[in-house]
Amino acid sequence: MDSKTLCLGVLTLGEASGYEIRKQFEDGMFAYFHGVSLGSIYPALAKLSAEGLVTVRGVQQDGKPDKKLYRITETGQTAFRAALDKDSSPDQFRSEALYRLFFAELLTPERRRQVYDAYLEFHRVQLAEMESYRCAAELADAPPGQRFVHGAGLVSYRAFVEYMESQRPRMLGEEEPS
Amino acid sequence: MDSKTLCLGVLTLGEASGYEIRKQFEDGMFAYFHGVSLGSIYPALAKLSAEGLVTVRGVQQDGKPDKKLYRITETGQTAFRAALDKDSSPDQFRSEALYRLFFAELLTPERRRQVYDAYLEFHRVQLAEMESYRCAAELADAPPGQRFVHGAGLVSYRAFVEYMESQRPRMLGEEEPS
DNA sequence: ACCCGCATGTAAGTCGTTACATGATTGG
DNA sequence: CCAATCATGTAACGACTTACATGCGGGT
Repeated sequence: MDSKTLCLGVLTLGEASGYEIRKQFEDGMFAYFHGVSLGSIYPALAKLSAEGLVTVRGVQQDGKPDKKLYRITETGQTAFRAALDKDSSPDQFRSEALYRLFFAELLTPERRRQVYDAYLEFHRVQLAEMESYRCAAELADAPPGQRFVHGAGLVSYRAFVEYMESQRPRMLGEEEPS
Repeated sequence: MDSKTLCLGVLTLGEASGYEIRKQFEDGMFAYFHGVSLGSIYPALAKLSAEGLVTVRGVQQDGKPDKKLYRITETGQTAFRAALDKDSSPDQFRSEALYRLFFAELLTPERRRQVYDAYLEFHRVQLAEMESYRCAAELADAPPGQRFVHGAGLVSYRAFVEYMESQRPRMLGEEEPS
């Protein structure tokens, strides 16, 4: 899925700047299942604008640099629906941490614990963010599709954190010094 | 993590050809958390060989084309351990299907059902493969690291399949014609 | 002072997938 | 007979990330 479609999707939720779109993929709703950097967003936005799928509007801010707010057009809406209708490429998940833990025996015990706990902590933080009130409040009256995806993230992270907590003694050695 | 390190890791488990290495990332142990194509494997293997991290051995087969079996060297083992010790880049997950389902309301009901069920079925198949006897047998006497990663895949897929089954009526409408 | 956040944009560089090139054998 | 599996290798192509270029304001 190209950056253009990715941006277009975010814009169906409302006007946004390139910088704000990135935040959606960094901390927001989309962070869980996709990532895009500014280096792809700005060119994508320029192309979308040239194609008439979005309109631009300059906004002056005080204390902050000017920004450009992009809004999706009717043509853009139609194009986005068409893009959603196409077949999607399969999910892809890549985890260097899991690759390392696969070979856990080749790591020193200290390093193994370091990697394991850092990875567990990362997932705990992700889970906490998804469970946060802020996030829940935003989703209270969100359409089913958005609630579904959020819920999917929640159950996945929960299952993962629980699993890692249960396997910790087995992976790092029984001893748990107080 | 570059393809070279990825190949080296597979080779710590035993001699293998480029084609066999890909299978590990296609159907085997590594499929769950990483992917590499032949286009990256062969050049990686050539470089590893030039650097002395692996040795090559030509093998004639009857009925099948000749193959080259690569074996990791002592230097290769050391290099791999060093690579494992470096800090890893964060996990990345990208799912076009979840992106589509996020915007489920923009799809027609039939298309929505199609996408949802195809995605659910995909995960059911993945789960079944990981639960299969073949896979379990291979892991029976595998080191803890490998068992951990396999278990992580299992719980994630299970949680996901259960969630999708529970949310199906809500997402596709209550009616369930026999 | 210095770094971070906000804000946009371009260019270079990396890296990986897809396609091409070849070729034998087996099953439908 | 055609497709698929086994098997290796190269080259083109595409897409994204990183770094560069710029600049103000606030917090440490």
